[in-house]
Formats: sequence, C-alpha cells, structure tokens
Amino acid sequence: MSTPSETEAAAGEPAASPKTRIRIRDAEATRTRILEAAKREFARNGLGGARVDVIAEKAKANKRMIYHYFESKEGLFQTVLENAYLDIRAAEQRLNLDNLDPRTALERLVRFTWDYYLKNPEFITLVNSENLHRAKHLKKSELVAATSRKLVSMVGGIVERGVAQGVFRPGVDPVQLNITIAAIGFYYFTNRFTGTIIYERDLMAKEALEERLSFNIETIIRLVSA
Amino acid sequence: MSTPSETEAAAGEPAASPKTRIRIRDAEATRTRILEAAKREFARNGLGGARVDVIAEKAKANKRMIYHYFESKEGLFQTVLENAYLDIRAAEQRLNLDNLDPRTALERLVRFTWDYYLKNPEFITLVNSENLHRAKHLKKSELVAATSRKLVSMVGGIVERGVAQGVFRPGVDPVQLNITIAAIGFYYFTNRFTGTIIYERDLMAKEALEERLSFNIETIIRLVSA
DNA sequence: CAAGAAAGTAACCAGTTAGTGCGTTAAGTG
DNA sequence: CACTTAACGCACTAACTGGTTACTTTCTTG
Repeated sequence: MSTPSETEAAAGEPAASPKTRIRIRDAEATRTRILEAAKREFARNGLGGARVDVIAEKAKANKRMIYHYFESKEGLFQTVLENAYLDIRAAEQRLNLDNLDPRTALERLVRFTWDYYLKNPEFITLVNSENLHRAKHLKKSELVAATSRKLVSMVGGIVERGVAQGVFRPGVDPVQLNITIAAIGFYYFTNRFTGTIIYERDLMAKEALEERLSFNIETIIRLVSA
Repeated sequence: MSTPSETEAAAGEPAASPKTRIRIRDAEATRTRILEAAKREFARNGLGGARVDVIAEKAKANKRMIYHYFESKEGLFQTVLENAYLDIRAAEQRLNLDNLDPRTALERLVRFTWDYYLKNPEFITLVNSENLHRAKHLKKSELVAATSRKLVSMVGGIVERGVAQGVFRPGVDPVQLNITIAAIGFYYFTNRFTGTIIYERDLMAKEALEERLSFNIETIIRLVSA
C-alpha cells in the first residue's frame, strides 16, 4: 500500500538512483495496482457486477487511468483473465513433472491443481465469468492457447511413460484426463456455497478439504492404473 | 407453455366455450410465462446481467406483473432457482435406481446427469450465478435440502448393495461419489467455451460428447470397483 | 347485475454506471 | 531551464435499470 522506501538519491539530476526510489508518478506501479484491484473485484462480482469506480478506488488510482491503460472495462477484464491463465500455466510448468515417476507425477499434479484453486479462488470465478460471456475475451489470446498446449503434452508424456512402465493402462486420452483432474477440484470449489446446502456439510472445513483431496487422488490414480 | 387443460366445467354461468378457451386474463399462465422467460434470461446473463424489462418483454407480460408475483428481481431469481433444483431432483427420483444392479444403477446415474446438463444448460448457469452470490437465495429453501438428501441416500444405497455383492470396494463416501459424478459432467459443460480454446477441440461436437460420456462412466466405475 | 377484487398497462422516477472532456502536474530531454 | 511528454485528477453526462404510482379492464360473486 504505502511506500516505505527512501527518497534519498532523488536529488541528483540525471537519475542515478540505484535502489527502490520513491516515484510519485509510476506508470507501472499504478497499472499493477489497477490489475490487482480489478482481479479481486471481477472475482467477487463477475464482469457485469464489478464496478469500475470501485476498482479505481481500491487501486488508489483515478478511474481515468483505467481507461488510459486498458481502454475499457472489458479490456481490463481481458488483461486480468489472461494474466490469471498465464499464472497457473507457469506454475504448472514449474512442477517439473517430467523427472518424477508417472504415479507420483500425476498425484503431484492433482495436488497442485487442488491447492492452486484453494489459494487462488479468483481464478475460478474469473473463468466462470468468462464462460458466461462465451469466452469472447480469451479467444483473442493466442498466448493462453500456446501455454495450455504445453500442459496437455506434459500430461501426455506422463501417461506415455506410465504405459511404457506398465503401471498405467493404455488408451487414456491426455485431454480427458486433464479435464477430469481440473473438474474434480474446480466443481468442488466453484459450487462450495450451494454444495454446503445440498450436501449439508461444511465443504470448506479443514477435514472436508483433506478428505476431498485424498478422494480426488484416488479417483485419478484408479482411472489410469493398469 | 400454453394451457391445454380443461376449462370446460368452469362455465357455470356465461362463457361456455368447451375446449381451449382463450383466456385474456390468466394469472397462472402469466406467472408461468414469466418464470420461463426469467429462467432463460438469468441463465444467459446471470442474476446481475439479466434485465427485468427483457424478462417482461419475452414473457409477453407487463413488468409490473413480475413485481406483483415475485416481489423483486431477486425473488424471481429465487423461485427460478428453486424450481430448477426441484426439477432435477424429481427427475433423478424417477430413475428408480434401487431396482437395478449396482453397476448398472451407477452407470445410469452418470448417464442421466450428463444428459440432464446437456439438455438443460440453464441449470448450470443458474447454479453458477447462485454461487457467485454465495447461495444466499438457496439458503432459504428447506425443500431443496430435503430432496437432495434423498439423492444422497439413494446413491448410498447403491454403494451399499454393491459392497454387499462384492462388486464395489467398501469405504466409498456417497457424498464424495455424488460430487464426483456431478463434477465430471458439470465442469465440462460450464467451461465449454474456455475449454474449447484451452484444449483446442470442439467440446460440443457429437463425437466429443460421446467420448466424454464414456470416459466419465469409466471414471466412476473404476472409482468404486472392488 | 352491481360491485369489488384481481389482472393488466403505461408512464415515470431516482439512483447508478461506464465512459469523457479538459485541465493540472510531474518527469524526462536537449 | 525551457519544453515536450506522459501520468493523473475532477467533474460531468447520457444511457440505463430496478422499482413504483396511478389508472384501466376483465372476471367473479352475493
């Protein structure tokens, strides 16, 4: 929020400030604050329900700046959404599953996906909002499609290795597997409110979360086992 | 939609038209038209994005009637949502799974759930919208909770019989199983737009749908098999 | 059949909300 | 230190939108 850094070297005419210098006018920082505030607001209320004024206020930026950097409310949403996808895809790549044995790799992916949804609930709501709008914003992003391709091929690689080692059965479509891994976590979280009523159980209680994760791992392992 | 039912005996005094009598003023019919139009509009745009004027227009009713029958936009949404839940729960009960052998019963439930989502896409969007609003409307409906209880116990019964017959493994939580059956279908449909981009595949193509359904059945059967 | 009740309508309103016009101020540059 | 460029802010608006007021029409019933 506030800027704790020093203003020291600011005096010297031609820049020369080596460290984090206080910048009253910092385009990058403002842009980032807007993006961060927008993510929260869009996640909480959806694209339609989000209020531009609220985003501006929470970002401690002027509303005019939003239109300056992102053109429109939808332009802002598009950027937020694309960043969200790139973030999870990047995190998945960092898992380095190719070095693990197939079973462990798969379990790790299931666990990661679960944890990511749990710790980044905005992701789920953003995706839901985008689907309500028939993916019109995501369609414009070639980058997301490209990085997703990597994920699918990574899972494909795991399955292949598993089959080669005789621990996985052949014929499992990596795309279907991927969808299933996402589904069993995504559904649980996105419907946690209605789910708590339908199943008369606090789905977000610590034990409930642990139980579900175990169940999900079991589901996936049984699905691919030879 | 239209009222095919009998109005005949209603004659008594004047009127006396025996068949589908044109009724300029029909409270029940108007209410139903509003409900139907609202379901579509809420499903297409969510609670926040739906427009009361549009609902009135599509229902061929005056906007004032909406407030007359449902008090508010949210009141209308609540009724639409509750009806949607009651409808799927009733359809599930009609499956009569208790008379089938466990494996067939489970497969039939997976297939039904899938088909229901496919043929009633509004259900999914309504549920999503409700979760965006933290289930504040569904909380008020004791009826939905009660009927859902029946579903869970029905699945519980199937699992028990399966275990008794030695075809299912013991220890499978009916609630988790239920969630998983819903999840693997729900996720696929709710994210069909972003999914088509992410997985670079038309998820709604005929073959894709068939393939997914088979995969889902396989997933569930493997999950419970002894 | 009068009369009240219920169904239906049109015009309207007050509060919002995405988006802008235009002026101000800070930072980089020769 | 002029001068240009980019960041920033205020105040405004045109269009919407949920909800309502006041009124008309049709049905039912004592």
